[in-house]
Amino acid sequence: MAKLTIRDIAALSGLSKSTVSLVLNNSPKVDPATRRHVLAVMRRNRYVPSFAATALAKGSTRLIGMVVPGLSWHMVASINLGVAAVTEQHGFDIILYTATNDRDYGSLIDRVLTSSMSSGLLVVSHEQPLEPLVQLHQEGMPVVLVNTIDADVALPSVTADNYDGARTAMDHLMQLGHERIACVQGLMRYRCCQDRYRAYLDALREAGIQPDPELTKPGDFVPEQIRARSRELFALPADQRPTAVFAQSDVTAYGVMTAAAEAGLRVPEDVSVLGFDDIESAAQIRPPLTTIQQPFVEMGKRAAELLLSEIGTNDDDPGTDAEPVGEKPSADLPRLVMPTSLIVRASCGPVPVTRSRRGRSQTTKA
Amino acid sequence: MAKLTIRDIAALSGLSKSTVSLVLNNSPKVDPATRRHVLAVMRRNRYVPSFAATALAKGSTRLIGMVVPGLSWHMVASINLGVAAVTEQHGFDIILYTATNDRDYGSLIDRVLTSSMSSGLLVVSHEQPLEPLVQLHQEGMPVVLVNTIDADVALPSVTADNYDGARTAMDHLMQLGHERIACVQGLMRYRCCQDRYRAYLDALREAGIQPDPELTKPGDFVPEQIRARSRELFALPADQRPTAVFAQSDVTAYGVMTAAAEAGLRVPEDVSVLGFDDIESAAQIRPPLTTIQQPFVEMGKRAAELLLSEIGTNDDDPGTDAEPVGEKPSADLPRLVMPTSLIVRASCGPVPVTRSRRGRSQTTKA
DNA sequence: CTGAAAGCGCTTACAG
DNA sequence: CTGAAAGCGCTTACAG
Repeated sequence: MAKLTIRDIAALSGLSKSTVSLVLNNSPKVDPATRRHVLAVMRRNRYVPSFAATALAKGSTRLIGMVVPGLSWHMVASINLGVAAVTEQHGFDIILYTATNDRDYGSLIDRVLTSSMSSGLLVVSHEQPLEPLVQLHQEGMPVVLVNTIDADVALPSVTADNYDGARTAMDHLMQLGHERIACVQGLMRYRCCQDRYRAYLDALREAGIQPDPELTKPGDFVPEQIRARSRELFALPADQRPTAVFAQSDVTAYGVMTAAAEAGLRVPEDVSVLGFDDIESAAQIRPPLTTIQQPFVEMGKRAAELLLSEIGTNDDDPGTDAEPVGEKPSADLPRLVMPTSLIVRASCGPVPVTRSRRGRSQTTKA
Repeated sequence: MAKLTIRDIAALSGLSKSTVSLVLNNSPKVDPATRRHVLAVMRRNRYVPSFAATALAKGSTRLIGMVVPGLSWHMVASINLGVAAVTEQHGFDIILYTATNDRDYGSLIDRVLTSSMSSGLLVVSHEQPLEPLVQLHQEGMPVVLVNTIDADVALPSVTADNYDGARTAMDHLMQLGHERIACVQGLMRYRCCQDRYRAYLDALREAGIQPDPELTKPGDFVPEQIRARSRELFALPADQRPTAVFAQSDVTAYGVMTAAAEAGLRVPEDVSVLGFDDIESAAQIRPPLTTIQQPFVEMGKRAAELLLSEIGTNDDDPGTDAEPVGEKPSADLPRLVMPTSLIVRASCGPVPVTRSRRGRSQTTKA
């Protein structure tokens, strides 16, 4: 019952450790019959090579670190599903770092990365500084950012096309006849929120509509804040009130809907509400939320593939200090931007008839 | 820039590897001044011991495996938060196994466990057979089940008090005057669902109400199914229709609410709906859902503590085959059952007046 | 195609 | 309190 080692397997199969090791590593140099025999012995004895010994000898592990900002987000769960699917396929396991605060994040950088515990790092959007990661990456550690929160960093990344998603959202709303469209923003220090807001503005302008600053409200992803700001929106005189609201996340949309209900407004009859993310409950709430779906699972997959390929190429040791690495022009960095999709459900409808031809104080230019 | 080893640190500080190692392991035998010096050298050079080498030499890792059933569940996210909080405190990291299908689960057993990659295993409710785990545990591998789906297994576990939670839910409903209370069940092969259902039945009976089989509907956690079965409930003649529904999960409750809306019934005016879990969106939907909260984060913490203590005691090697381990009487197994809480929101109200004094075909006994 | 030997970077008795 | 040496379980040239 004591753990078997390669030596035991060697003895049991009447061969040397070397040969057993070659079998373990799928070397073509080993005789097929021998290989089969060894494999059988290993199976019969439920032999599994020591993870630590292999890692030490090979100088690398089949482990990738995944840094996530607390798992309460739908996003993280879905991304992980994608990541797990591909890492598993390649025999890699995931070390999960739930960095809920700055402390763990800081220690992580040293601990994980330098100890060569993981051969690569997947970092899901979080608020900590990325410079240490950039440096690590330049020193040869594979790193991929998923859904990064920051603007451009010199790191490979996979993100959703937030700008295009928001444009699609706005197009949908405008096709329904809406012109007085409000925007309840998320955390504007996040790149994704900036992109979504820029799209909101551009969509309006390109349709010849001058955005009304009063229709932009900061929600900051904080429920109370979202609700309070939405109330302001719905307290506007009837002819200034928005006929539609673009919420920068589904949860934000929930807050908007609550405020609408409190104001005695029906969704979508009196006001349309459109979200972003397509979290699980979006289809469950009343009315089901029309929203922009982010392809999180797919993003996770692509990110894992990217990371694994980086690890692959990095397999042959970079060698001496002599030749400087990390001079990569940032143009070389893979930057995947994944398309989003509009999920039409019931929270958006045509602009109310009584409003469709008048009261557009979101001044029309043309 | 090449990775530093203990040898380098030894050289840099003018000492032997042994002494450096002792410092690394906080041995009291080392001179305080020496220790400070070595520590300084390590810090200055950003030295981090090789994870693999340490693991090999010590024969154990500071890694625990966490097996989860796909991360789309609120539950898993919260449990992980708790687990991460305590493992981190003890310098342990988490290997995440997302077992979405039987295949990965099977290979996992061999791979993870025998390779001594992780020193313990945390298994969050999943559907695969637990026997292999029981065996592993008896062979000395620390294993803790969180929110296990099965009935009693000979493994330490942490679960929520599902029975009591459901009783509390029923009490709340009955205090509001409800007697015709329906139950939309989850997956009845899960222990938690059985417990909740048993509580439903008991609560009714102890109040002298004979449960009406027609008011029990299988939802199986499948949205379509939930909605269809709920529709049947609301299609009953007015005097047989339930005035309240106990849904075995929040998502189930969403389905019930949707069906109610479709049937033109208002929540809670015409029918009360009560859930179980308290997922994030429960507070966001309209009306906010009254539900039973499961203390997932806390459960994660307790489970991690349990596991870590198992690992701790197991630190001294079990030794030879000679003395049989695993004879533990199952009474010894820690089985934590955590209390739930009733979260009162707006989805439950008093029984409709027109119904309160009549139409109780859920026959009263006394 | 197979084996003997050195080495991966630590830890741990054992001396001193 | 510190150092020399063996060992953890693999892998990897190098011979043969």
